[in-house]
Amino acid sequence: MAGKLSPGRPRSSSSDRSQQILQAATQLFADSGYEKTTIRLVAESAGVDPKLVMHYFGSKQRLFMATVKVPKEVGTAIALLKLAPRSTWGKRISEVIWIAQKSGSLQTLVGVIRASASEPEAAGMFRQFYLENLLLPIVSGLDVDHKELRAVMMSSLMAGYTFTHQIVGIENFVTAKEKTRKQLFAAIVQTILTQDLK
Amino acid sequence: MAGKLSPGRPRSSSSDRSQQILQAATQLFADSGYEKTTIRLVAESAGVDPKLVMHYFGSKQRLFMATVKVPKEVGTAIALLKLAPRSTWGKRISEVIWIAQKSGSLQTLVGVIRASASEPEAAGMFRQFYLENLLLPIVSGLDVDHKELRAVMMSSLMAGYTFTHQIVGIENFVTAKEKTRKQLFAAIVQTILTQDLK
DNA sequence: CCTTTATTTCTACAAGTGTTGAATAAATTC
DNA sequence: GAATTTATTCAACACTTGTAGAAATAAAGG
Repeated sequence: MAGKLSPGRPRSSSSDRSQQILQAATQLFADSGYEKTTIRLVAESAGVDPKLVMHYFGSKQRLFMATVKVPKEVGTAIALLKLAPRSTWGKRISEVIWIAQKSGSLQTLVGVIRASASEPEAAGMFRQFYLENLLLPIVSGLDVDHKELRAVMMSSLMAGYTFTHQIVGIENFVTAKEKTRKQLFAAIVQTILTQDLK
Repeated sequence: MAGKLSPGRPRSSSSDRSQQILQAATQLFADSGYEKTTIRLVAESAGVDPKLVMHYFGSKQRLFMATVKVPKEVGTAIALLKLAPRSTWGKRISEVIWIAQKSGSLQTLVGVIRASASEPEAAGMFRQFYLENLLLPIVSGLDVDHKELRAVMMSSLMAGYTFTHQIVGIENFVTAKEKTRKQLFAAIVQTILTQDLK
């Protein structure tokens, strides 16, 4: 919450307002969902006048879109599986997802999932993430059958895991050590990617 | 959309308004999410005055709660696993989930997931579903270790699958036959419930 | 028949929403 | 140094929201 300036162009060394706004918006979208994240709240949290938000981003919808930076780590990791033995796929991918879940891209994912619940456009963004980072790398990189089906289940797993932990907040119930959790997660991914299907 | 009556008590044979309202609300919550489902829209869709909705349900929040009928099929199915050989667990549970996904309880689940994205109270309802229908039956009925962890992953799978299909609408991309889809789903459930963990 | 009571509608309020117009002041440009 | 552009604020509009008050009408009960 930076202090407001008086109207008029600020000294050039003043920190980048639009970046502050974007950061505040990202956090609010992830924490409260699309509808509850009002322009006024974003402005307040960024220490700025609401009109300034509109000035930089034009509309609430465009502000939301600006907060979405599609993370590509999972997609590239899948593409690299071609060179790895099948038996290691689950472990490799779950490792990447695990890291992504702790990085800044988690906030984006949570925001998109929350927004998808009410904004069809946001659901479209999730679809895009699915296409670019799950379906495409699997199709073009993995030697398996039923690629779309496996991609959809990967998508379900990631969305469901994020939903359950970040939105439903069920994490507290789990007492298992991180190592054990990762192990089960890896086994599931392994099943999704390599299970024999007739 | 039943035709409106003029004000005043209707003939006693008039159909049950509160039931019409509940039905309209259930559909709208599932289709459009919590915030976009306005009392006025519910009333219009039920062919009724908005105040009547308030008269019967008191508030929007209570209207939503009234639409939630927690489905118990999955929970009872898990409880029955005790009597079945381990190797059949995945197939059995996935069968039940499959049927539930095609029944009326799907609308409720979609509504709760959508609402959870913006209403913490709705997330609490999902938590309740998890506790009663996944954690409890697993804890008291299944002879496995790391019960909470497996229950959480079951919850993730169900939420993610529903989210991906009903909200993101990714189903169209999948060309695999139902039989194949069920097979992979069953294999994932089997992994979640029986995977050896150290 | 008259009173009560349940059902339904109309009207409206107070609050909050995204968004816009107009003004101000500093930085940039010429 | 004057003109222009950019960053910022204040005030307000038009609309939608959940919700409440009060009235109207018909059934039920005596």
